[in-house]
Amino acid sequence: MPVVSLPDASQRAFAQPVSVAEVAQSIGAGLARAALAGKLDGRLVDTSYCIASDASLAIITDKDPEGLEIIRHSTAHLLAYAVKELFPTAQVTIGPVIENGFYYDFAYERPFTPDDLAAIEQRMHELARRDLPVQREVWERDAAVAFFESIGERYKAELIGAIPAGEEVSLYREGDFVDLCRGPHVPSTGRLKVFKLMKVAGAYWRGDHRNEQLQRIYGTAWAKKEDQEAYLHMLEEAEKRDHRKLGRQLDLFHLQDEAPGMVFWHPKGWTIWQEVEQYLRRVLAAHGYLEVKTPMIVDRVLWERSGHWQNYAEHMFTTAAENRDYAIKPMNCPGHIQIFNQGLRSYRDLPMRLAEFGSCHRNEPSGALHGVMRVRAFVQDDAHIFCTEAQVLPETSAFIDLLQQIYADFGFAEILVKLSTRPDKRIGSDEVWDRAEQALAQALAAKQLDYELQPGEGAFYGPKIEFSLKDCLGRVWQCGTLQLDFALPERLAAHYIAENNERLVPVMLHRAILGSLERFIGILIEHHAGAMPLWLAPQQAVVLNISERQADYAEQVAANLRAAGLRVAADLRNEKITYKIREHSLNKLPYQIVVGDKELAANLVAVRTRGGRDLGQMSIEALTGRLLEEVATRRATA
RNA sequence: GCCCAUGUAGCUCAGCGGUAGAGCACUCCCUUGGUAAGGGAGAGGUCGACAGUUCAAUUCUGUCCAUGGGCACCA
Repeated sequence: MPVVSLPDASQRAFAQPVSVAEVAQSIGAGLARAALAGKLDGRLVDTSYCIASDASLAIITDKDPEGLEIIRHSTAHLLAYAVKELFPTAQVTIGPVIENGFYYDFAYERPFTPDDLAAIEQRMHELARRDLPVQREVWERDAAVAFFESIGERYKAELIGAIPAGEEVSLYREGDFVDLCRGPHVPSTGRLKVFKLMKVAGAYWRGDHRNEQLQRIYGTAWAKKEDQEAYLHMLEEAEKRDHRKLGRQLDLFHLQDEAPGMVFWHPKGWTIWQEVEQYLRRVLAAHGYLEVKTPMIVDRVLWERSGHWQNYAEHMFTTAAENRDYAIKPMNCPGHIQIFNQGLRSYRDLPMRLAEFGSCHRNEPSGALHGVMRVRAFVQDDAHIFCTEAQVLPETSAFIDLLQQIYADFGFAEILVKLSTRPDKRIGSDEVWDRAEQALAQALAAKQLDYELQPGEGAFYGPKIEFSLKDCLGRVWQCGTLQLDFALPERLAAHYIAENNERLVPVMLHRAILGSLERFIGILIEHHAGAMPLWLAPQQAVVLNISERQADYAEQVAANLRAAGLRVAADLRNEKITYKIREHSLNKLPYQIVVGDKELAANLVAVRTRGGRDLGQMSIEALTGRLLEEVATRRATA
């Protein structure tokens, strides 16, 4: 006699156990048709699930986020079904839901081709149209293992074998296809209407590169056709923001085959860089950092002492001269410790914050390179804070404040924060780790920052906080970081004399705010879609003459603005004003200043923004004031 | 590093077993035009590199390099 409570607080009593589908039917035929699953006492179940005792129930449809997830999950199964039909010797593995869709990994004797993908997608639509029921079955674990082994699905058998003995497992059957799955799934394949296979890729079994490589097929799936179209359109729009495309279009930088992973910055790109670097330099100086510069090439003996020669060798570029081996620095920490080690330090010197725009080279794996986001030669806005253990918390706290202020100045609102704690392989006592992790967590908590805890993901030498930003496609890139280090100062013999005359090893905080200038500028370009805020724009305004009669006046206006410290050029080309405006608008040049006979006569300028907003006529002084104010406040140009 | 795809003019791309084409950009000429493309002419390419097959390779095959998308990596 189950009594079912619904989300609107109403209750329905049933004479005997009822399925979720039947409950939905009792509410209305429309809801029954729309039902994809049920949420029973907070747990997702199939519509076929039988409710035997009192419970609260919400009917899940494609309007619920859970409903969309179920659609995606079931579409992944549909994909596996289609693949098994077309390629019977392919073996299935796993097929989870991801953002915007799903993927499924298969083991197959050859890679799937783009043609295969089209055929698979077509078969999926056929199977969906047949509206096959998707049925849940509960099996005993060992029987399930035996079953999957008998049909040659050794990956599935391995997965089920890892489930504790004696536990029951659920299998889902649709047509001739059976897969292990926790569920729930849509009631029948006919519910899967809007999906598209996107790409094939290699992926390692269980995410381990020592294992065999599987064929991963990615797909997207939606409740409504318009949703999918909107998503595909969003992808097209994102492509226009791609920093590699904009880097070329806006003449900011280029990369070429002869220097993989190393950026050629053009004058305009380098202007952005310089603005970023000089801004940061001023902020750091105001926050007690001391800027230094250390050698790019250092004898191997120092890298042996730091441990890099042994543990980081494959990532280091090396060189040799006169019988000495050198490494090109992959990081700046050992260099900063050398500076710290000059002279005998006192506790009164701490915290000592040594900052460097440190040029680093790392031989990153070829497959990891990505535009200017992941490169082999990059400049970190690096600093190392030498301090006492008691100073870790206040330094961390100050660092987070500084980082947030700087990100806000660049126009970033969404920052992803992660805290990585002690890994299995580590140095240092548990007590020290306890205190260190607590200090970082405490600092984050005090700022009321939401963060993701990554247990075991810290470095062997200490825990860390990561700050990440997203690119135009939502891919996450780590930028800022703060890492505690209990190891390196000791390894490289850093000491200070404490109040009680004891000789102690300082704690070192590795920290970067932007991470690498390359990556940060890449993200900055995508974030602003190339339309940089005025303070960062390579060229801030251009003066356009309508005909040759105003050429001298245009030059004079440009010179005036330059004298005020603005980056301004005159465009005196023999082209129509519409042509020039179009071109500079496409180049995202913030302000276009038009001078014709009327402006010349009145000693005024006509101003418009790259977005097409007409600001009308104004004096040169008024314009200068406006632009300088916009630069000073770091506002975005309309 | 691994899997797949791609590599043709400065850019975006078409093409093909008989040594190349468009649009934009570039140069010159005409045009002096008031807020997102005025007209004409011209120049520009070892078809990523190296091998192989072939009478003949940009085209087919192989190797390598680079790029793109994933995976792994990112102490």
